[in-house]
Amino acid sequence: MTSGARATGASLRADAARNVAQIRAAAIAAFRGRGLNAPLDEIAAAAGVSKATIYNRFGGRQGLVEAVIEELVAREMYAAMDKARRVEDPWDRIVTYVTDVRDLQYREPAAVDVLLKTYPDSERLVALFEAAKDMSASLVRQGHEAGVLRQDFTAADFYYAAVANGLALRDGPKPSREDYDRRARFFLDSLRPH
Amino acid sequence: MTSGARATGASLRADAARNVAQIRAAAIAAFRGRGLNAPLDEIAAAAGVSKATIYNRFGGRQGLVEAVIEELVAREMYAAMDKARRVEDPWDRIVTYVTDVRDLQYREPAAVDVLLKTYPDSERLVALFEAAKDMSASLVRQGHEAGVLRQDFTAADFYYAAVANGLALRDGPKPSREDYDRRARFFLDSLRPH
DNA sequence: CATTAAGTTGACTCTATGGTTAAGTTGACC
DNA sequence: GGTCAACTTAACCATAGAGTCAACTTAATG
Repeated sequence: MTSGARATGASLRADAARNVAQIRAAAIAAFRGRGLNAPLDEIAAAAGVSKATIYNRFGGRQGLVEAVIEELVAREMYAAMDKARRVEDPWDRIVTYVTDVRDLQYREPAAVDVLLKTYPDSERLVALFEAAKDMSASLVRQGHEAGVLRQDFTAADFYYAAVANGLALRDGPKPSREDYDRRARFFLDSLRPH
Repeated sequence: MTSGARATGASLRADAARNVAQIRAAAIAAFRGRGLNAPLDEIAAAAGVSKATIYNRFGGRQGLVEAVIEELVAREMYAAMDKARRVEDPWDRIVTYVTDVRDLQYREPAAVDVLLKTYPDSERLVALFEAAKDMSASLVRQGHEAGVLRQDFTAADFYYAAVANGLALRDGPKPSREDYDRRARFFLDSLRPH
């Protein structure tokens, strides 16, 4: 409704299609490096087009984010959820999910913007947010039922840990992979009963 | 050298002294609420002066930050260090320090700016940063020697945890005090050997 | 290869913020 | 109560970023 962008699927003129591809690629690179707040001017310049073209094609920052979030983080997030759900043991399931999500966060600082609901008007982003929330909730519930997760640990605690970690990665100094993975172990250890 | 502000101790005219006090108070309130990036216009308006007066009296944002950081966080940070050092038991010392610093972080979102060295040209801020770093290092060393802290936990891990927590408090949704304190327990539990 | 709808863009406006200065105001001291 | 250095400030300038649009360019089509 609010978007001025062309509906998906309509055929574009050849030059326009080329520009869309270049803008998407530039946006992914920029969002990857600097989070979803990367200046549109910069993305336009990297794509070799004017900023106005981004507005023509995507209707603004939110449209652009929606157009690339799939490739940027959503696909991997859903994959992590699916993978975890296929793990039988409740504790291993938690370990698998935490490990995969933290890995994604390390590679994509933009992931934290999903957790923070930076774009609350985007159906796509909110859907991903909700899916992640539900996943945490069921992991925590199953962990409690199986007695492998400390009883006083809540889904909100899970969320807070993910946000804190994401913000540290996006806005703080980047840790080495080794340090980062060790801290994942600390976190996981802190989830065990007593 | 770089500062255009008047040297401390020089006597000010009555109106100027009044303005300084009002600006300090406004800055503390603003920094408290929004971190050290609060707009100077806003602080000036709250103090009932023009923005230019802040520049006259404090030489800019950094000077203003230096003028209030003591009251805002430094005093409490140093107090937390002193208090912890007076605790005999190495584990209790860690618990005391972590608890007090986290409490400060909860009340003062600006504290994280010290950790992030947002003002690397400010002697005062850097000194506080270094003191906190040294404190972490000695807490960790003593904890290891006494065998109360897991051996693979480093001072850098300590720093990362503080940054992550500070950013979550400043930029994320504010947790209830109850939730926040429970998470402190999780963190402390994760520090124990094995 | 002429036509034209589709597409692009330079140049603009607007908002927010940091930072500066010429000109006016006022507290302090005689 | 007059003088003047101290002080304040309105009115600037500058930068960065979002967002818009009239005018120009070009791909597609007969």
